[in-house]
Amino acid sequence: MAMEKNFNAKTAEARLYEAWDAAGCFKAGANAKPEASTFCIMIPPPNVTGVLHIGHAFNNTLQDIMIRWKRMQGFDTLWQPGTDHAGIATQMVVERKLAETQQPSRVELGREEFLKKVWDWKGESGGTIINQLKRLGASCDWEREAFTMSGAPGAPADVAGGNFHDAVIKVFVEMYNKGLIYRGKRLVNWDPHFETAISDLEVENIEVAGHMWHFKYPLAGGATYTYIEKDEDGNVTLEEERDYISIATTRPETMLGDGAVAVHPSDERYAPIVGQLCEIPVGPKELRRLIPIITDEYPDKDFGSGAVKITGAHDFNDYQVAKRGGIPMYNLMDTKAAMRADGKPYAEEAAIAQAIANGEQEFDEAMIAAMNLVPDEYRGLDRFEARKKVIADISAEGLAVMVETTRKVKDLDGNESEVTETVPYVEAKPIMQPFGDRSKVVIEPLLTDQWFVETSKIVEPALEAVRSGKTKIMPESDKKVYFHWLENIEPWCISRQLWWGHQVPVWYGFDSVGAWEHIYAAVQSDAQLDEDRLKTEVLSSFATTSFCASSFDTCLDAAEPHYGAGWTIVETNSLEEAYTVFAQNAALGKKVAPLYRDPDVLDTWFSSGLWPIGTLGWPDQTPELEKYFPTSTLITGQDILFFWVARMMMMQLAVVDEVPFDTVYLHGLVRDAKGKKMSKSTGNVVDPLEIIDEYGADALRFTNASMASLGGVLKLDTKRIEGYRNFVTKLWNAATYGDFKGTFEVPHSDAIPDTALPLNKWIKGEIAKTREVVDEALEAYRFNDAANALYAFTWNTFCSQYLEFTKPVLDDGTDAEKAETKATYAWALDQILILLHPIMPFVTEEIWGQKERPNMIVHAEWPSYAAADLVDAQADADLSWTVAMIEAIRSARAQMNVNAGAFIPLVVKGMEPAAKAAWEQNEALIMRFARVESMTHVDELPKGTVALAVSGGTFGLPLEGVIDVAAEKARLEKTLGKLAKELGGLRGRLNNPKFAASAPAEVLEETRANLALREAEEAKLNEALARLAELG
RNA sequence: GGGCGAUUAGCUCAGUGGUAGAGCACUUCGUUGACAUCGAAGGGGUCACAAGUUCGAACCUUGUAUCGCCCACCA
Repeated sequence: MAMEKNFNAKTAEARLYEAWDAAGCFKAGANAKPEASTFCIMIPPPNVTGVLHIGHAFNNTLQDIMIRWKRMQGFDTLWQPGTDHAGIATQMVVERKLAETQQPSRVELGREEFLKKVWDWKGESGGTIINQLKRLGASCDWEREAFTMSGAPGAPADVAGGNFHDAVIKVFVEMYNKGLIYRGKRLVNWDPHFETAISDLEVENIEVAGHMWHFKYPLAGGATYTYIEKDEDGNVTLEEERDYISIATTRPETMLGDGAVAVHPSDERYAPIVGQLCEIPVGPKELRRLIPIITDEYPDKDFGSGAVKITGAHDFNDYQVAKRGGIPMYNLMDTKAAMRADGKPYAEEAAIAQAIANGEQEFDEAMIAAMNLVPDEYRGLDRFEARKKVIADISAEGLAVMVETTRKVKDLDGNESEVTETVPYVEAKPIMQPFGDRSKVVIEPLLTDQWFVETSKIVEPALEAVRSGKTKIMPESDKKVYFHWLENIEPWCISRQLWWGHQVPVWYGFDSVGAWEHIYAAVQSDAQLDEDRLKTEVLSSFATTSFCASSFDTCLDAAEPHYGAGWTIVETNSLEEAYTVFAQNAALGKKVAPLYRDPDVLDTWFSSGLWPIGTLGWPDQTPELEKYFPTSTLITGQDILFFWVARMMMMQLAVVDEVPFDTVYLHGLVRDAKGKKMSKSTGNVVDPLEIIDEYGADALRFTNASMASLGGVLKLDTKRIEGYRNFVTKLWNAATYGDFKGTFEVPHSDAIPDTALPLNKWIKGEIAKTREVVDEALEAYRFNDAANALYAFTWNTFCSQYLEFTKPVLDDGTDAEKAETKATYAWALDQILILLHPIMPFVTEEIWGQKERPNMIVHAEWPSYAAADLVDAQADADLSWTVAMIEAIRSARAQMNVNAGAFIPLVVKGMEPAAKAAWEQNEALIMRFARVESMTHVDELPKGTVALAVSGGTFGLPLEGVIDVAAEKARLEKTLGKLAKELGGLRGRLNNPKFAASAPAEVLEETRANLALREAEEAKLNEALARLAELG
């Protein structure tokens, strides 16, 4: 059966993938040799609702190359696939979908119903990206497909992937019990759009145009002081009486929550007023708060006025200062970052705050957190609206620092004049502003209760593993990045105020006895009980207690002894419900302890941090966990080094005391042809599926491999993909040639064919060399080296040379020669297919399948022959000489404009024995491919002979009559010029006594041999030039 | 502000002490029995700049310039 004229990627890819899948080719351990070592890769799980982008395509191509390579080598391989539930991203997508289809919103639906919608959407779209990975050719063990939310309560029964959920919860409980996870009120990055905390890493600091305002905080009671500014030499440059302290801020709206003004302890300008109180110049005049002027190391004397307002609840620096100085941190905003509208009226709250500032009242965290110091007229305003109002109010009152400016004005007649005005001092300056990486809204530091991993306690093993080389990070330079981050690691905020995710396994209850007795007593004594009042009192006055356990049932093991006999423990859904149940029962004298579960879910990266052990079945000691963990190689993007890689290192070491992988290979972002980031708004996004449709998956894969140099920038140019598509065609045509010549009729054999012809001996050696280069490259993760070596070998050596050279033999050789050559061609092509298969699985499998085979190429035996065994030095030298001869003749012909079809004579003087032997073996090749009609031995080269720079004799083409003397002279002189340059370098080196003394012997020898060769060449060319002169 | 990296042919990039490379683009020629998604032959580079180490530097060292990326609390 003759092969198709072209490889039809579209139809073949689907058919071949189906065949691999059906035959179970990708299953864990498929094609493993007995007693094989294992090789395991964990896929970086894509978002379950995501679609394949070019970065995935690149990343997964590299993984597939490694896996297919190792599988063919007979390793026991596992490529573990799966998807990530992607908390924020997925919740966002589903909420958007609800809005687009006019369905009830998330809040309207309630938690349980909303989660059903998310699971529905997961079911609908979850298979998309997996199918797209299959189109790329990814050879994952799909039966093991995992999902980070599998096994979660509410998961539909048909969600496969084991029980990742329980593993995550178990880790949380264990880490909690070890004191590695704690809950606390901390200042966190708050995303006002999603209304959740996010981690430091999910914040992008972006420079935006901002303003800095300067305001006066009047001193309490109209006090004054002498403000003195000095220059560097101590000369007084400004001296004035002031009744205020000047403050610079980029966030005026947070003034409402100021707890102090801080200056540097060594700042002499403010020394006279340290310890005094000053007034926050905003809010109802009669209720203005006074705050102390304190000292702290934080303020920079040379920046702004040197005085900083301290708003502990809305700024990370201020938070530290406030903590150090015991300054109250007043929370001003709600979860949407609008000014709070809850709590008592401003007058009441301000009075308490004033008492605190005066030192007349004790305060604690809970009390401060409950206070709302937003003046009534600001309540409910968005933070940016509030900012405008603060600025306007202060300016109106004349408490903005003023500055003189001049500007030009035109009167009605068009005459220009300058006017000098005094205006509020506002500096326009670029400021770094934090944005949520998903929501793109400005992050608000917010004081909230959150769960944290005490990373400082688990970071050390993760550092040590890389320091010691137990886990290797490539490229080297990323090691430093890893160290730097881990050495300065901050606590990891793992709670998210979302619904889609692993719910924190902690149950809260009222601390029983006191609260119960309080309510019981209140109900008994007061018939006119104010229920709201009682509730507030109970909720704020009685500490809650908490139990961390993997489920409500196991939670009881701790809760029952805690409450003691006589208490009935029940689960409720919320704090509200818990209170109602508690109070109603208390009123009746019943001791019921309601527990409710923490509503927060865990950061998605907390669960994906457990991906290596979780997908292998931990905590069960499954055979797969036993066999494949620790895994071999992680291939992923640099951008998730901190998010994921570092955390997997920490988590695996903390949970199972073992590194998750031997090697981490990190790569950059795939960019467009010009090096720009791909983005929808720029419109330069390349869709890998469109590429596959147009050029085939193999072309895309080969492009990916060839781009993957260690640490390189990845610029994807479709011209390049087109080039590799052409390569696929080239390979296909080499196969059709074989088919045409009958090499597909040679029965399949893994054995290296016996060869007598130099041609066939030579190609065996070339194949072996290539195999070594490819293996070495892949061993070192140098995918580009492997790809380039295969490309060059296939195109140049195999197609341009070997394939051409088989033609004379297959046309005119003896039967034995033909048989040997067919067998060798068949074998050599098989080797190319095998070596190319990890990079281009489809076309290689398709060609492989043109012949009866014991197995598919996906399970073919990866070769191990060495160049040392297969290279035949004699054949190698003969063929090199032959190729050089052909090229020299072709070059001379082209430049002398000899008719391409014409056969011409060749003459030689003083042919050396080695050349003679080579000629005899390969005469047919030279005659055919250089179009030579005869070779004549002569004593002198005739006039008008074009010289050939080939070793082993003085060769020439007698072209008298055809020759263009001037052109030939120019050609020779040009070559001589190049030669002279080289000779100069070589002689210079050899004449330098220090070179002889210092250079290694082999370099010395090589240089000498090279010089001799070049000198001989030069002599021949000079001779030729002389002959030309006679002619001219 | 700190860290990391890059600078090599017109373009995109390999090359990390021993004769400067590839693909694309370009020029000329070619309907040769695998292939025009091709073949043959070519042109094209002070390896950013400067100093140093070395017998020898694109490669090592130092500095400069330009461009990227990551991290960072200057109100």
